[in-house]
Amino acid sequence: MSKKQQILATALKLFVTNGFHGTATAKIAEEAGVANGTLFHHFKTKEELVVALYVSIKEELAISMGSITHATEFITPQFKNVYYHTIEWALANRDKFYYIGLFEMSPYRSQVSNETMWQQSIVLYQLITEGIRKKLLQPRPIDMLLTLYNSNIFGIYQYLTRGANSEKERQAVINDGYEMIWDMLKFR
Amino acid sequence: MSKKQQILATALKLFVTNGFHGTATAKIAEEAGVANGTLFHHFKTKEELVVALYVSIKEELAISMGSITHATEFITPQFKNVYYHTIEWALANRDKFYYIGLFEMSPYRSQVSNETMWQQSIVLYQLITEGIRKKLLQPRPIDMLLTLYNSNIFGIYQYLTRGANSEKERQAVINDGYEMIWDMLKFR
Amino acid sequence: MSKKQQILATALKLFVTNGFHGTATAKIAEEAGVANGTLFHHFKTKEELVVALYVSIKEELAISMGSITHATEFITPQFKNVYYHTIEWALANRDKFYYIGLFEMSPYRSQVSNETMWQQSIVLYQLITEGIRKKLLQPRPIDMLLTLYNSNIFGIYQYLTRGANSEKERQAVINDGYEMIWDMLKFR
Amino acid sequence: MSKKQQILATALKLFVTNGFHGTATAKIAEEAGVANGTLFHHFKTKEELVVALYVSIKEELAISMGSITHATEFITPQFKNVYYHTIEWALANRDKFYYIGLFEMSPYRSQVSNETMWQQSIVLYQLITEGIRKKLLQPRPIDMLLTLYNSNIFGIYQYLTRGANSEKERQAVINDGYEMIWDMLKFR
DNA sequence: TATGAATGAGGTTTCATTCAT
DNA sequence: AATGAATGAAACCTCATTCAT
Repeated sequence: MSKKQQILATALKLFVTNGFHGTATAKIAEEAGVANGTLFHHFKTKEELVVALYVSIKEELAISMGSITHATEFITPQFKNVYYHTIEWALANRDKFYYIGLFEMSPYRSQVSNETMWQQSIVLYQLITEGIRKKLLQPRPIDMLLTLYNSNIFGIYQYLTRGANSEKERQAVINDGYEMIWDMLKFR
Repeated sequence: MSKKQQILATALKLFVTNGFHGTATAKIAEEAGVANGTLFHHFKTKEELVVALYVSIKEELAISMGSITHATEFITPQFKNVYYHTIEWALANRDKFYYIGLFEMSPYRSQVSNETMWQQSIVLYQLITEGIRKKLLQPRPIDMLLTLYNSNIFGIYQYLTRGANSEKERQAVINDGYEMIWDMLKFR
Repeated sequence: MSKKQQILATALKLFVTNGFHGTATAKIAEEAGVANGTLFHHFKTKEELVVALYVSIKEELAISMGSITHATEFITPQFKNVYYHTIEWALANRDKFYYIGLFEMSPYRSQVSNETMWQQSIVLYQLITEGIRKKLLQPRPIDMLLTLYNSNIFGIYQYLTRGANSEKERQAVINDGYEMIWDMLKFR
Repeated sequence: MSKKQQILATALKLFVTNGFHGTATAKIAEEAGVANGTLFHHFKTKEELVVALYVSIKEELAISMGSITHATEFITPQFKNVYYHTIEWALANRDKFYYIGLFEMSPYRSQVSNETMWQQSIVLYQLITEGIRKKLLQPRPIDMLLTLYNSNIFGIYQYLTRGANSEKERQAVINDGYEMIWDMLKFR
């Protein structure tokens, strides 16, 4: 792992634990095992680091989401697939998923283009569009559906990580969550 | 408006705009038109200010929510009522509503009791419990329903405040939002 | 002496000795016997301190120059008077006089209005104008005369402070200097 | 232009614009289009660069000055010649001329021998000495005359570069300047 | 000769907080 | 209750310099 990546990894851990303000750049450098100046060699400012970290996580998520699109006809199982994949990614990458929320609630949010912000949703965007066209989903503004889908994912994630559940409970919650989202979106 | 209230009002505006870290106590005092020391005369620490602001907003919201509970029998219209009331409050008090989310995402979160955090939800809690018992809502863990309900409200709020809509569009979104939440929760 | 004045006095001493760059704000605070933050309480930035110091010195010099104008008719002795007063002020306030040169050679120069820069020259400006009108001085652009007058004063000052002369030698140099300047300017 | 020369040229431009402190070595390297390390490959330290630049400019000036000394008998036209040549060089090489002043006001000054500092003045030194001997110039300490001559040249330079004059005005100022200097120095 | 990542000491500035008035 | 000068720890960032390639 390059020093730059070490810095990003350490920053993620510390930002998630202590918040942006609670994390001094010196602390990041120290825990990453690099000199203070090295951090600023790679990222001109703390803000640049914060944003770069966000962008890199979004890219990673987008790639992960992209990896499940084996083009299809029926959207329903595909949609379910996307849902499960997202939740699983969130659970397997809790810090990263939490960081996304942290960042998007912060004033840094405005530093990033909408494109970056929505890039992992392309798959979903296409599915939902197709779903509406086929009258499998309700005919509502696509952005609204996406926004609500995302808040729900975040809600389920929160509920999952608050209570420390067994694997079985976890699966139950995930399944329940899917049904609720599906009930919310499906055409009737 | 007393100096203390001026401080709270200014703090709200600045915290929402620039985040907790981005807002120096000196800036709050200055914009509130009081001396630096005055702020600390009313709030022993910055943290105390942050928390007091949260608590006061929550109380205000709780009172507002409480004002619509004329004891209930039928839950459905009541539930709808609560939803509309919440969204309207959020739109009429954007900064305050956003501040709630900001605070709850922040490390300050742990400074506040669960009771305070959920106090405005009592009505909702009772309604949902009753709704499940009466088989009007789906039988799922009450906390899960509450969490998802809240994320959805926040999602709708976000969608509403992002696009600058006309009053008519706004009403449409609010109505759509209700239907979606209701579809998600209702017994079938 | 107020803390603010202590800071200014210490800054003068250190800037003259070590240059702007060679003087850390922390060093100024320390030698002035105040806390680091106190310096920044009074001067928002180091640059503001540098400029404020310049302005205060210029004001002091302007006041000192103003104090010798007992309005007169004959300009020649008056002019001589101004010359001697300036040189004496420079020798009695070496740090301050040197600081003026330091500042005006530095990039900070552009932070200050022309008015501030020339304020101590009002007396001189009037005298020279009058001198030209009366055909006692050569008819050249007033700004040019002022500029050359000033560079000469600075040259004489440099020559005086380079060699460590006796009081007698010093007087001789000062007298010589006057004659040279007078020869340069006088109508013929 | 070799990389070394590119570095010197860029350093000159930046030092003159932003001062020594305001100019980071990294900035110089960047603007010169070379790598950071390359600068230090050619100049062991920043100070070495600053001094080397000064020395090279002084050499250039000395050579330029030397080019007009075809052994002399009459000093007056020769003297005038030297004056015009200096002013013209200063105007044709503003950054370089300004840099000389900058350097000599700075703490780096002490890094350089008197010989280097006065090398371009040899011609002048000889002329003035001769002029005094022949009773064409006033009998004053040679160093004093040199110092005042130099401050005057600098004064004229400043006056010329401040106002943006036409070529005709510029010539007038240069001529006036010569007369003033000559009036100041000539035996009477 | 040329590069540019890496360094870490040290600089400027911020800021929550205190306290005498 | 209200003030604002004073504090000093700690934050962010700069920068001359080194060194392996």
